[in-house]
Amino acid sequence: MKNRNERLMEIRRLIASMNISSQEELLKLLEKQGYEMTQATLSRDLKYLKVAKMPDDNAGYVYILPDKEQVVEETEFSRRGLSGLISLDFAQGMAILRTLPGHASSIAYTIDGLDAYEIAGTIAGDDTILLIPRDGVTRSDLVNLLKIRMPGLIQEPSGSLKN
Amino acid sequence: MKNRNERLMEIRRLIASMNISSQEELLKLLEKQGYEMTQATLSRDLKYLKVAKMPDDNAGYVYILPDKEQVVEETEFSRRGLSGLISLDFAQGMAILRTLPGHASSIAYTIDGLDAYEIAGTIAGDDTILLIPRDGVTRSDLVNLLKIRMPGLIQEPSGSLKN
DNA sequence: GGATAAAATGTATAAATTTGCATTTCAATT
DNA sequence: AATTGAAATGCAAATTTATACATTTTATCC
Repeated sequence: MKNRNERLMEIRRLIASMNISSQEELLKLLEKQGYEMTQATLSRDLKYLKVAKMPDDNAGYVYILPDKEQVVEETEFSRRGLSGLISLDFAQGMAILRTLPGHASSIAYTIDGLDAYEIAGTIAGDDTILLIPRDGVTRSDLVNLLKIRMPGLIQEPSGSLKN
Repeated sequence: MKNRNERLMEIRRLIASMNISSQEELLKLLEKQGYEMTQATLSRDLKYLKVAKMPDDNAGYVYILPDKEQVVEETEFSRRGLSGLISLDFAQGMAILRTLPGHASSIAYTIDGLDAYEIAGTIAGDDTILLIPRDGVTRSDLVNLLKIRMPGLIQEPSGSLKN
């Protein structure tokens, strides 16, 4: 086995350095680098490397390397000791979050960082956050979202917790 | 037809809460929740949501939600020029403008300066502006207003100033 | 070196995903 | 209500990706 590791490296390098949207395409690039192989092997290589294929902003799809992942958000948040959130309320189709004085913008910042589909935007004052949900998003959608993506932010009275 | 937004959120919720490895599988889960659709539509939904499919640790593949920092964002920025406006969105009858960090209040200030009838008021945070239209003002009224009165603020590569 | 097991690969095909096109639904405007 | 343009969807076909199975290569013993 003289080429495999080298080849795997090259695959990573190519994916890191350019937008590639199919295995065939990548295969051709590898050929140019002198690697002879079939698409089947490439498929296995990508699986081995945990390369994911994700929709691109422009249109189409690109391969991405598996760097640190989304769990980081939660970890970071939990690491903050949190939370400063006092209450969560709904009115006029929007959510109003009350926080300890001065805590609003940091919490809003973290919520923004979720990049959650459900949330159209947030505006923070000193101790209040106005959270504008997308149309169609219900109160419990939001609560679920916050529970899932920001564990610890919302404390259940005691008892039930699904999901 | 149940709401598309609702469906998109359910998809996110499902992907967040369990390991799903094919669209067919996800499709069945959605059916159980009462969503009727074809796999083609699901494919488009996943693309819209930027859900990626990545090799799993065990074996097989799982869908993962897009984590926040995709380098793409920076590309977006540069493409949008100097204005600092990132996106214009509508929810709950209001417009939510996302801006570069720190740019919100200056842009809001400029918008306020228009003294436009259509705009009842604005509130700016750090990177988000909440724009409250007067009753009866439509989405496209606002877009038109901004295009006319603030040329350059909104650039349209054909209507893609959405999320 | 030869025997043997494990790993890697190719071939052919199955499985999964994306997409062009036609149709329907939705939303804004008159 | 009627009109119109855009968005969403289904269908069917094309494209892309994964994998079962057979074969070859590599590594590991003796």
